[in-house]
Order: sequence, then structure tokens, then C-alpha cells
Amino acid sequence: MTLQSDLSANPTSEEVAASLRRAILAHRVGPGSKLVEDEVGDVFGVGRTIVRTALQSLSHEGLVTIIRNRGAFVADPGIREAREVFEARALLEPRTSRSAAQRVTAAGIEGLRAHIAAEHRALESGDLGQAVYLSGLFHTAIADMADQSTIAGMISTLVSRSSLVVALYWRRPQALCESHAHHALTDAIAAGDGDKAEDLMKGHLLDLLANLDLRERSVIGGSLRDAILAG
Amino acid sequence: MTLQSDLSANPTSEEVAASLRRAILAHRVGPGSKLVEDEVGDVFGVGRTIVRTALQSLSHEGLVTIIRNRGAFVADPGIREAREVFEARALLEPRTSRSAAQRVTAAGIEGLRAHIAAEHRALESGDLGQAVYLSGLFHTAIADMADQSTIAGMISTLVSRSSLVVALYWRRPQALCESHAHHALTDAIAAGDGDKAEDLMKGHLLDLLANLDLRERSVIGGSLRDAILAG
DNA sequence: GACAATTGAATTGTATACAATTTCAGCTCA
DNA sequence: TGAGCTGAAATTGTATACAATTCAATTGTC
Repeated sequence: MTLQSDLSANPTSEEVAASLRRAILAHRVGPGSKLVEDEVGDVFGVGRTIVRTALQSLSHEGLVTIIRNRGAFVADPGIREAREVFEARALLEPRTSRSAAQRVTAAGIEGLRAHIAAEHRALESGDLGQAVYLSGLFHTAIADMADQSTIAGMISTLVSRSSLVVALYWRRPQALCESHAHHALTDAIAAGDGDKAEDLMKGHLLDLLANLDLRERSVIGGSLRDAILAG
Repeated sequence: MTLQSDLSANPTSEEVAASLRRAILAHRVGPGSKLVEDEVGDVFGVGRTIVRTALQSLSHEGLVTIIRNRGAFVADPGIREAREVFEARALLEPRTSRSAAQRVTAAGIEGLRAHIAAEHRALESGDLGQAVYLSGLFHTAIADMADQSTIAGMISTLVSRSSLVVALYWRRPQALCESHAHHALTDAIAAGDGDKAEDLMKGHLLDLLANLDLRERSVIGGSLRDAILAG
């Protein structure tokens, strides 16, 4: 099994973190999975120092939980945290969508539509994890359009954490982020209609929250190596 | 010169980070200052490994900027970033103040008043940096009362970064966070008046922003060792 | 069989050695 | 003078050795 092309010969900690991030966001490693330093280091051909830095990075994003002397685990948000993440998004994203609509560019809209298309393709090909990942990218792309990098960074982190929440609590794997909502949002932004964009985003987030089953949970297992290398 | 009492014999990276954080937030090390790993390690009696972890932690909080092969520097936010930080706070804090008012407890109010008193004392004793630090703790304390740890964490980070912004762009060092605003906020929260708390916080943040001079900048120098050990 | 104690393997925490890179003082030359 | 060069010193990046801790399997006891 060979390494992926997006990994350079001597990866930096940020490259390792990015690769692990994708694996987590696409649900190729499930919440709670142990991330052993040596094991990860072998996958990327680096020492523990770099892996350690990457894991610390991901822990600051809330994607990984580090317990002293016990190691790093893919974060396993509880029901409380799941709610909190969406409440935080509800404070940030609607107004940010409004800003995005006010600063809309042709390139921005093109990007949003490309994200929707990619997500659609992933869903059709049955790659559910990838679809969740791409659905998150759509939200992040909107935040980036608002030209507020601080807020965009926070939203990006929250969207990432939402991916874990979805892995654990999503009700109906078939009907993910109904791309209808994403289409409508894109249209409102393209039209420069800030009011509508804000409303649509608010509704969309409520919709997502409503589709979470905040009682039970699912589990995902498998080989760490395969999971990281597959994407 | 001896080490401080709040530092254990073998500090963890989090303890080192906390100590550095206080030094930065109290303006004992100015924006742009270089933080040399060996130098910091000598101050705390630890190797570079722990210092490195601490610095990475602070860099994720936006208090330190790490440039590859060049090292770590106290963050030096530009005008753009200064605005963004306050715009983000404007999205989060007013509604969080409302939540705090709705869940108010006697202990919470007591804590807020203690923060105000401490800030007042620091101002009277002329320790401006300490006053800025304590003023930030007041805002963080409100966020904690709202019982939303995710949002509270984001606010805490933004408040920290605001301290750097204040160090660089504050107009009138004498009239800091006029504790009048903090008193009024505390009263509204104590009364459980969510509407008023939200409004007051919104106004308070606008007031802070208005007191920034987003054109010029000041510089602070001195010995790193003294700065860290002084507080 | 269930449970606690024991002990060796696996894993993480830290310092440190060495390599790679940057910094800077001293030098040269226009 | 000042711009560019040079090499030594300072600093950071990475792997690794060793210590400390946790984990897991085995044994022994009830």
C-alpha cells in the first residue's frame, strides 16, 4: 500500500494534521478511536515529534482529545457538546451569510456551486463520509466569502466538530444536508439578498439540529492505516 | 530572582503556557517580542520540548505567532485583525450575556463583583497591564456563567486577543474599561434582566471599539526574564 | 467463574544530540 | 558610506534515548 500523492516526502506537522483531519471529517476513523503516535508516524514516515505536534494541533480544534499519559483519541462529543456546537454556529453563521451576500463575487458563487456538485457526486457514489466532509466545506466557503478571517476560522472549527456530531447522532444517513437548502442559500447569496441569506442559514442550522438524534449513538471501527490512506 | 509560587517544581506545558499568557495579557511582554525557546526554558527550568508545546498552544489561541525556522513572537495584530476580533465579540457576547442573566446565581454575581473590585484596585495601584487582564476576566466570567463551554471558550480566546489589541491601539490609558459599564452589566445580570444585559453588552463593546485608535501604535520593551517573573 | 495482584510489554513524557536554518558582526569593494 | 559577502554563533527542527506511566495478560485466591 503506497502513500497518497498529497503527502510530500518529508511531511510537516501541518500536512500530517491535514491528512488526519480529512480522515476524521470523512468518518474514516470513528470518534473514540485511539491514535497511537508510533502508528501514525509509521504511516507518514516521520518521527513522533511531528505526530505529536499534529495531534496537539487537532486537539486545539476539538477534533482530538489528548489525555495525559494515555494518548490521543478522536474526539467523542457528548450530547451536551453537540448542542453547544450548533448553538455557537447559530450565533455566527446567519450573520456571516448576510455579510457574504453583501460581498458576493462571481468566483465565490462558482465555488459554492462546485461544492454542491461535488457533494452530490459523493452522495451518488455512496461515499457518505466524503459527502459530510464536502457539506462542511460549503459552510466554510460561505464564511470565507464574508472576508472575516477570524470569524471564518471559528466557523471552520465548529463545522469540523459538527462532522463528528453528525457521525454520532445523525438520524437518516440517506438524506444528508439536503442540497436543496444549499442551493437556496447559494441563490440568495448570488442575488446579494442578505436578509434572505441570513434567514435561510438560520433555518438550515435549525433543520440540521432537528435531524440529530441526541440520545443514541453509533460506532465505527476498522484499521487506522487503511482509513488514513484511503482518502 | 526566584520563581513564582504558582509555578510547580516541574511545570507542565500548560503551566508554562498559563504563565506566559498572563505575562502577555498584562502587557509585560509587548506585541512582536521574540520568545526564544532556550530563554523561556531557563526561566521555568524545563527543556525546549515543553516550551515548544506551550508556544504552540498559545499560537492556537492567537496570542503568539510562530514562523517556521524563525521562532515564536508575541502576536502583533494589525488594524484589520483588531476590527475582526471586536466584530466576532459583537456576535457572541451580547447574546451570551442574556443567557448569563437567565441563569444567574448568587455565587456568579459575587464573582463578577470581585472581578470589578480587583480591577479597581489594580487601576488605583497604577498597574495598568494587570487592570487590562482583570477587565478581560470579567468578560470571561460572564461567558462562563452562561453555561456554554464551547461559546465561553471562543469568547475567552477573543478577550485574550483583545488585550493585545488594547496594548497596541488604546487611546486613553487612564480611562480603561470604565468600570461603570461593568457595574451596570453586573446589575442587569443580577436582576435577571436578559434584554438589558444584552443591550448593555452590545453598547459596551461598541464603546470599547470606539476607544481604539486604529491608526498609530505604541511599543513596549524590556527584559523578557523580568517581565515573566514580575507577575 | 469472578476478582484482585503481578509483572512484562506497549505507550507516552521529556531532555537532549545533531542537523538545518537564520542571524549578525566583521570584512571587502565599489 | 553603504551594499554585498562570509563564516561563526545562535536558534530552531527532528529523531531518538531513556524514564515514567499505562495497558494487558497471566497467575493466584476466594
